Amino acid sequence: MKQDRPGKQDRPGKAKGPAEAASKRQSFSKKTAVGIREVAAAAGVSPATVSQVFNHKGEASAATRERVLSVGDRLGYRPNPVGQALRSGRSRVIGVVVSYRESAVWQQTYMPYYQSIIAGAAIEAVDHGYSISAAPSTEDGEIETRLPLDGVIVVDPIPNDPVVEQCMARGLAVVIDGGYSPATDGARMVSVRADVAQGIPTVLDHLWDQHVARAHGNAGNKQGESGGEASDQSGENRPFRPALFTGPRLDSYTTDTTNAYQSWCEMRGLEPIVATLGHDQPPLDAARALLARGPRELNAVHCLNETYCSAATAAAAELGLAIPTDLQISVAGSAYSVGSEERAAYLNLDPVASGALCARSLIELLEGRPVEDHLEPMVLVPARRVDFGA
Amino acid sequence: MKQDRPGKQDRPGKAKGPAEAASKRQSFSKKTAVGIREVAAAAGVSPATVSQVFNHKGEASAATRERVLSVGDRLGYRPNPVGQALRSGRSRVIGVVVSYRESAVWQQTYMPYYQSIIAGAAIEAVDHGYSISAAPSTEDGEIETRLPLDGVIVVDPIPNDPVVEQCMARGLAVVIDGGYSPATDGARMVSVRADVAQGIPTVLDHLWDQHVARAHGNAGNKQGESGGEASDQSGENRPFRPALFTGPRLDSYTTDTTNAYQSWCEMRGLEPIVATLGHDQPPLDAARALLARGPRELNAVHCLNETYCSAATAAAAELGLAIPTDLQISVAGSAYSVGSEERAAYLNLDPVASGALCARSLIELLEGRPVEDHLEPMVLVPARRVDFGA
DNA sequence: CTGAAAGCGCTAACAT
DNA sequence: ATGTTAGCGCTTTCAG
Repeated sequence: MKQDRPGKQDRPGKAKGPAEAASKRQSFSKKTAVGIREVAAAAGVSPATVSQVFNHKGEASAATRERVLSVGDRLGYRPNPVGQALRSGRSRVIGVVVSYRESAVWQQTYMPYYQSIIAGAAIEAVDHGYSISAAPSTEDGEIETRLPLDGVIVVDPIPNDPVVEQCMARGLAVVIDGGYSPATDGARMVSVRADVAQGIPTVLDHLWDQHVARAHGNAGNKQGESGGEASDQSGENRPFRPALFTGPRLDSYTTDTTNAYQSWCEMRGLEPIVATLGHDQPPLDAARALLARGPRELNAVHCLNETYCSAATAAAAELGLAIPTDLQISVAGSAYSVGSEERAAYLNLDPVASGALCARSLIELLEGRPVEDHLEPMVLVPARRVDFGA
Repeated sequence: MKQDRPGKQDRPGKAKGPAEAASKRQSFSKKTAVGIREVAAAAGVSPATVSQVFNHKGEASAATRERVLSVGDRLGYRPNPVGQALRSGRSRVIGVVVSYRESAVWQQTYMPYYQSIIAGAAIEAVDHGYSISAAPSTEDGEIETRLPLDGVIVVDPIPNDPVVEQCMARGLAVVIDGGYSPATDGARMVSVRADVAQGIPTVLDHLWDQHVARAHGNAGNKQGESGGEASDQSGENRPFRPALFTGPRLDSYTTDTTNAYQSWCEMRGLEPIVATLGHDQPPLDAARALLARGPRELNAVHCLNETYCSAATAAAAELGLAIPTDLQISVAGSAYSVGSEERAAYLNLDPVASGALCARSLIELLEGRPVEDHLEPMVLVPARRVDFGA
């Protein structure tokens, strides 16, 4: 059917003979990976058909499909993603925006979380033919990457975060991990967050239960009484005095946590004690200051994240406070990771799973399927160990 | 054959006037982001000139350069990286290969390190106009990504790692974090590693010094005596008995550590005690088994990484061993991160810095500049705290 | 159901 | 010094 070689080699236009062109092709194929045209030629079809087959895009006879596929496989054909991207306008790359350049404390606190998000997103993305790129952002919200991103995952943005605003302005699909305000309509945006409003009351009630149980002499490995009822017995020996150890960032996670804590205190008739880390203050300093109040004034503390929890346990050790006898600790974080603090009660968070969920949501969005916001329940994991040597 | 088909060869060049081309261009600009041709038209030059100016590639009069730049800026022109990649054959994307799918224990142990590598590499890469993509790999060494990678960073490969082999077979530039064997010549490969052979003796000598100093009654906050000289005083009260707590992976870091430990023991005339974690054994179990020997048989332990260190401290707590009185602990890891164990001596490792270094090395390699292997010295950070409540 | 044609945005090699 | 030309590898109308 095609008397001489199909494809580009007779493109040269001007004056080239076919033989000449063919040899040029040869010399390419040594260096270049096998392209769609090689496959097409070998299978006796046109490049268009090959493309069509490889993209599952519909109409080809079973025989042709089979042949193309097997030839492609034999030749080791891998569609060049750059060509695809150029032609289709979609790169199948998802950026995870990371704001590494903030303060040292911020880095120490949030970077581990970020990194797990990236890990989870990377795995999930690859399962759908997407890739993850870690994209730092500048202070003014510009995403620094040369990659053409189809969509973006932004972790814990602050209200009116410049990164988010820029993405929306550019029409990029965005998944927010942690929630975002102000809500913008018409934007391709989904949010994935932990249900702090449910988790915080749960853990605080749990701590209270434990406190009361211990006051009654049982060492406190029973749990499960309904939390709300414990309140009337609290005054017995020492009143329950739970604090919140939180941070200076105004992202949704932090503000939601603080609000949930405040309203729980109000509901239970307790006075809130909130320690907010200063902007460049070492967590350990803040923890020392907080716990210096002593076990009479403060006998439980919920920590915003694991960094603060580490600081709290370290400060407790310095001050000779036994956990949980003198001080109960709870924290939102990964209960089952190796470095977890087994004396603390956890509101379990799985950042790797969150990353995967973010990626999945974003991909759904990109492929035009309807996506809902996600609100992940936070599961309570009671403390699994008590202080030794106490 | 080409004359009968007026097909593609009358494409742009031959017969079209510039005006015609320009008007066609216009219709594009409505939908697409501003392209090189818009800028060219607006600045009254050719696309080639614009490209040339934006790529700092040499020859353009100052006036033209100025004009092109300002027009480009005004129009918000951003060169499309896909076009650049397609044309140049280089994507400016670096993959960090991650093998997430291994065992749970492995994940817990190595993932944090991986993630820091990604973070450091991402920052560094962006400063050089590159991007980082997290690329999972399958068991047989296939890198799962749709992105065309210019080069790859592989973290802690095992000997003959299929990922590394495949990359070399494909002619990809590779940076090995942690070292690789067998060495392959002719491959574009660089390795970046910590100088374990220097670090291990340093920390072991340090532990010994501390041991001796404590035996002599000084609580041991002095350090700096030459390590080698301490040996002759060791038999006094209790002999110094340092163990190595290591893992089942056969990467260079692990084998180098084990070798350094063994030869140090030999040199100092001590009997080596090596605990190697089983393939799917929880670190805490292994730590319990090791420390169960009691303080007479074993009074110091060097841990391969921070996961093992956590396990060792937890096991020590369970067994009522005071740190460092009954058991000294040392570990290779990030001494200054928030979660660090202050009772342990650290051989300091900064994985974020390593990631940056890997990226920088790879970029040098990609840009054809000569690159040397890096051997990072490991700095000793003595324990900063002793057990409270002991 | 298949193929030919027309580029996506950019740049290297040649013209001018 | 600047412009022209010819594609990089692929997909996507549009004809057959």
